[in-house]
Amino acid sequence: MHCIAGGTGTEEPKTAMAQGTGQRTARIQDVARAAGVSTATVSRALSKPDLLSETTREAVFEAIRLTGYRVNQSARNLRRQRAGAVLVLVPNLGNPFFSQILSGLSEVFAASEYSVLIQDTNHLARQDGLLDFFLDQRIDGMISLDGSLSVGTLDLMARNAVSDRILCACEWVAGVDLPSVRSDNHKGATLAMRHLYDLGHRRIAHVTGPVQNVLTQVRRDAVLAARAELDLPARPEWIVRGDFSLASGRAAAERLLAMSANDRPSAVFCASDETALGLIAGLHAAGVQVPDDMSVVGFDDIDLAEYAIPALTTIRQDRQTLGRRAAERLLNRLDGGPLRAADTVDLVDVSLVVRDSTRAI
Amino acid sequence: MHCIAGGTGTEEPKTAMAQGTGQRTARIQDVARAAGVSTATVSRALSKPDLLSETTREAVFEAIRLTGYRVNQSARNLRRQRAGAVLVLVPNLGNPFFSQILSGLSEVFAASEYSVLIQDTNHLARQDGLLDFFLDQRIDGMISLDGSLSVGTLDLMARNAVSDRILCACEWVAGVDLPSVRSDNHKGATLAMRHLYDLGHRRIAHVTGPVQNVLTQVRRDAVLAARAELDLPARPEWIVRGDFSLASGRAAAERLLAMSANDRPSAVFCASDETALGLIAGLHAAGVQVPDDMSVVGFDDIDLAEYAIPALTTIRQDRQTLGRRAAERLLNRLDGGPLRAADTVDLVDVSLVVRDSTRAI
DNA sequence: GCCTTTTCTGTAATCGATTACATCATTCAT
DNA sequence: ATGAATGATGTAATCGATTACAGAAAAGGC
Repeated sequence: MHCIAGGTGTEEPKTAMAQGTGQRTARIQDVARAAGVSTATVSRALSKPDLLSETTREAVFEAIRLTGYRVNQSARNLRRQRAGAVLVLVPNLGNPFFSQILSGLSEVFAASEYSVLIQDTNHLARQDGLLDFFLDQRIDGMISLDGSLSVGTLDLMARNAVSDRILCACEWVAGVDLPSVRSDNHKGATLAMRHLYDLGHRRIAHVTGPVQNVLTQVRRDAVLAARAELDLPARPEWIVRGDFSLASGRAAAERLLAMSANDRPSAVFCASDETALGLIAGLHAAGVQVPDDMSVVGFDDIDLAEYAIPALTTIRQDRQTLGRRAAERLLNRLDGGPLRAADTVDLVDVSLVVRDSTRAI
Repeated sequence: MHCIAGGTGTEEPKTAMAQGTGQRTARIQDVARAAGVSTATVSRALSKPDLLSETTREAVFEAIRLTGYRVNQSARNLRRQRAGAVLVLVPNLGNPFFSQILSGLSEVFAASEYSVLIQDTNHLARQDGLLDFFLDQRIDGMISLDGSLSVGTLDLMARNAVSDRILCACEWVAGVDLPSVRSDNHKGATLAMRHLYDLGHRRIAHVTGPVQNVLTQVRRDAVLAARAELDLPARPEWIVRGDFSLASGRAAAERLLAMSANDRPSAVFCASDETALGLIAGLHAAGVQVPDDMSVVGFDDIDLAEYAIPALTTIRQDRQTLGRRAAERLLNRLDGGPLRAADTVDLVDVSLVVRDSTRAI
C-alpha cells in the first residue's frame, strides 16, 4: 500500500486517464470523438490498419493512447462470434508431468489472442459438459491431454460440429482420428529394451500404466515386439500391471520380490519415471540394490530423475515441445488453417538418457 | 469415428435439435417464441426463477429443453459487464508444487460460474500487462501464486480500482496488504529446527530459497529465531543461499562438503523438498550418507518425498487446501462478499512428517 | 473534361442477453 | 365500489464492438 513516488516525473501517462476516482474506462465511441472520426474507423485502425490513410491511422492511435482505450473483449467476442479462449483438458493437474506440457502450451498462447482455460477432468461432473464450453461460446478450441475421453462424448462433439477444433496432445483417443501431437512412444520403449539388451540383460520385466490408457498399450506392445525380436524369454508374470504412479511402482516391487531368485528378472522397464522411482524405493526397502541387483529404466525424464539415488536411466520426452506444437497446431486451425491435414499425427522424438540405474549384467 | 448406435431408441433428445447440418444454435429469442413469452421472461426464468409464476416458468424450461438453448456467455458477459473468468498467476507452471495448488483451485471454480485462466509469469512480457486482463474485461479477479509482483504493478492495479479483486495464495507480496492464503511458514520452519534439536543436533545449517522471495525471508527468520531460542551455535556459512531448485540443493552440498569436518554441520534444513533431494544427491555422490553422516529436512512434502532414498523428513503443506481456500475467498469477494475482511491473512496449518532422512546424533 | 476505378471513411444494423420501466390483472383494505 | 398494493409479464434501451453497404473524394483512362 505504500506508494512512495520517487522524484517529480509522473510515469505511466498511458493509463493516467483511467486513474482518478470514478472515470469510466474509455469506449470506442470516446476514441472516435477524440480523434474526430467514426467508430468504424477506430475499429479498423485496430483490426485492419492498412485500410486507413496514414494520417487517420496516426490520429486514431494518438487518441487511443490519450484515452487509454482498451478493447472490450466481451463485446468483440459477441460480435465476432467467438470466445477468445481455448480449453486445456488435463487428466490430473496434480501431476508434474502435465504441468510442463501446460508450460509449453501457455507460452505459445500467451503470444496469441487466445486465453488458456484449464479444466481438470477429475473435477468434471459429466464429460458431456465439455460440449457446453463450446455451445456457451466460452471456448473456440480444445486440447485434450486426456486420452480417456469417451467415444460417446466425441460423437456428441462431432454432431455439433466442433470436433474439428479439438486436438489431442500426449495421450490420444484410440479408434478416433482426432489430430494429435505425441511422443514417439514406440521408439521410446524400444530404446529402453534395446539398452537393457545391450547391457546383457535377457530377463526383462515391464511395469505398465493403467490398462485402458493408450500409452500403456503402445508401450506394452513395443516391449512385446522387442522381446520377440531380440528373442528374449517371456514370462507372463514379467508384465506387471501399474498405473504410472509412485505407489504402483512400489507395489510392483513387491510382486518382483515375491518371485524366487531364479524367476526374478534382472532388469525392469517402467512405463513412467514415477513408477520407476516407486519401484526402486520398494526394492531398496527390501535390500535389493539398483543397479547392482537389478537394473531399472523409466519413461518421461522428469526433473527429478537426474537427482534420484541412483540417478534414473530413462526415456526423455520433450514436454515443452509437445505443448508448444500442440498449441501451434490448434492456433493454426482456429485461424482458418487447413481443417484436416494429412499429417494428423505429429510425432515428437524421444531419446534414451543413460544414468546410474542400469548396469551391465 | 465409429458410431454404432445400439438399438432403435434415440438418446440425447436434448441436443437433438442442434445436431443436423446447418441448424443455428438457439437464441433466447427462439426460446421466447417457443414458449410464447417475451425474451425478458426467458431471461428471468434463468436468473430469477421465483419472479415468475409456476406455469410460465415450467413452460420456459420446457422450451429451453426443446430448443437445446444455451446462454451465450459473451452476450451475457457484455451485458452484465463482467468476464466470467479468473486468472491464476503461476511463477512456474513446470513446477509440481504449483500444479497441486492449481488442482485445488480448479476444483472449486469448476463448481462456480467462473472459468479458470492460467498464466505463467515467465511468459509474461511485462507485468503491467496484467492490468490489461482486467481492463479488457477478460477476467473478474486474480489469484497470484507469485510473490514477486512488483509494488509498481500493484499500485497501477490500485489506481485502476482492481486491487480488491486480487488475492495471493502460497506466496504473497511483502509490504502490500493484499489478502492472502498461505501456509504457516514460521511454524513449519520452527518445527523442522525443533525436530533436529530434539534429535540432538546443534550444528544446523539452512539452505534458503531465492533471496527476494517472501517465503525465503520468513523461513530464514524462523531458523534464526529458533537458533537463538535453542541457543545453537551460529556460523554465517551455515546459511546457504539456494533457490528452491534441485540444482541449488546439489550446489549447497558442494558448499557443505568444502567445509572441514570440524566446521561441517550435522544437520541441514532445506527451504524446499527439491532442494533437499538435490542436496542429498550431492552428498551421496561424495560418499556422505544421509542420515548417518548428516540429517536433512525438507519443506513442502511433495509426493516424491515419501519415495526418495532415504525417504525425506519434511514439513507438509496442504496445497489442495491452500488452493481451495484461495478459490473460495476470491469467489466470495466477487459475489459481493465483504471487500476487506479483518482476517486478511488466512494461515493454513503445516505439520512435521518424520521419515528416514533424519537420525539422532 | 467526363467516366470509371480505387481509396478512404461514415451510417447504421447487428451480435445475444439483461433489466429499468411500463402495463395489466389481481387482491385487499376501507 | 374505489384506490392502493402486489404480482406477473412485456417493451425497448442498452452493453461495446464489428462490418455490410453506401457515399465522397481522389486517381486514372481516353
